[in-house]
Amino acid sequence: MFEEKKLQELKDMCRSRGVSLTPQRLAVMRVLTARRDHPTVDQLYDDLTEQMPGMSRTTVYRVLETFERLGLVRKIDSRASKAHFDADTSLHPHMVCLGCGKVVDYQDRGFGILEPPGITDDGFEIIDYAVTLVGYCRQCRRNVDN
Amino acid sequence: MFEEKKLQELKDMCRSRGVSLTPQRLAVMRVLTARRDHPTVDQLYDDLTEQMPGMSRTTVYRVLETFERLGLVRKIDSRASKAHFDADTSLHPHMVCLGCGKVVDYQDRGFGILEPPGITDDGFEIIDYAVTLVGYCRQCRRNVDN
DNA sequence: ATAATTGCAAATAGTTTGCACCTAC
DNA sequence: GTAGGTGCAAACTATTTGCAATTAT
Repeated sequence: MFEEKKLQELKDMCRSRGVSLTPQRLAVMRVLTARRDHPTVDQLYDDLTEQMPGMSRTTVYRVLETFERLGLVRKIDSRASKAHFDADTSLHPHMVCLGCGKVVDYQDRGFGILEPPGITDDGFEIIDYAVTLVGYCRQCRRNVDN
Repeated sequence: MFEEKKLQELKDMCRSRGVSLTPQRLAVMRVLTARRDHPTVDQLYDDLTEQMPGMSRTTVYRVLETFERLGLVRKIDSRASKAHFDADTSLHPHMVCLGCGKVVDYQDRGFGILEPPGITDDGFEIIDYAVTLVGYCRQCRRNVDN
């Protein structure tokens, strides 16, 4: 299961990189992998305070920053101003709902999986890319249509 | 020329949509089209205050919001927190430099020009998408390498 | 033991809003 | 003349930072 796999990955990574395995880090990884959307800091914080009162929003920010540095999670730029986070670090397209701001995976893996180029003519070195689909999820579409 | 074309488009749009053609709106369109990168509000504001002292940052925000609504410009989500703006509203990939935050066009038009799908299996209606390449521009690459 | 991590409060960055004045039409 | 636009100051939202207390190893 994905959650188990990621928790193990976190433990291994902490050991090998000499990073402390704190309850906060475990908890953030747990709540992040428990969802199948890609939540914001506030959404994670809300999930976390239920199980772990006293948890600070600052810590959520810092834990996610650490995870990003360790390559355990990926920050997603949605069209909204809040950052979203994904524990699946593989390169895949995301859908952003303009209604509710939700960010989810786009399942058709035939779309948006491109060969990342190396260096462009004008010397720009490409190391990563993102494909983001923008639109309205089923729920928000229903609300707008009626 | 692109700048002339966009200024004309602005004038036409203002007339047809009953929107005032103010000196501020003309100036924002001029400084935006004069650059070939995709500037932030602050970059535009800096360019503007040279020619138009007394211009307010708030106005730059509001003018760009109006332009977006009229379909004259497109807001680009870079990885940084600042919004970038592009007067070329056609669907094309952008490159974002992780060093200096610069956003420019990706010239290879064969890459990232995809058929936008309609509605996914789970009811998500796609109305737009963005392809963003991430890396280091020539200048920043030089600074990192040495 | 000690270096890393956390939590709080305050700071910062980007953007938006309320309102009185101004200006394009 | 009037609806819409602008500029200022203040508010707001997301995120970051300084620092003292705590904790993982």
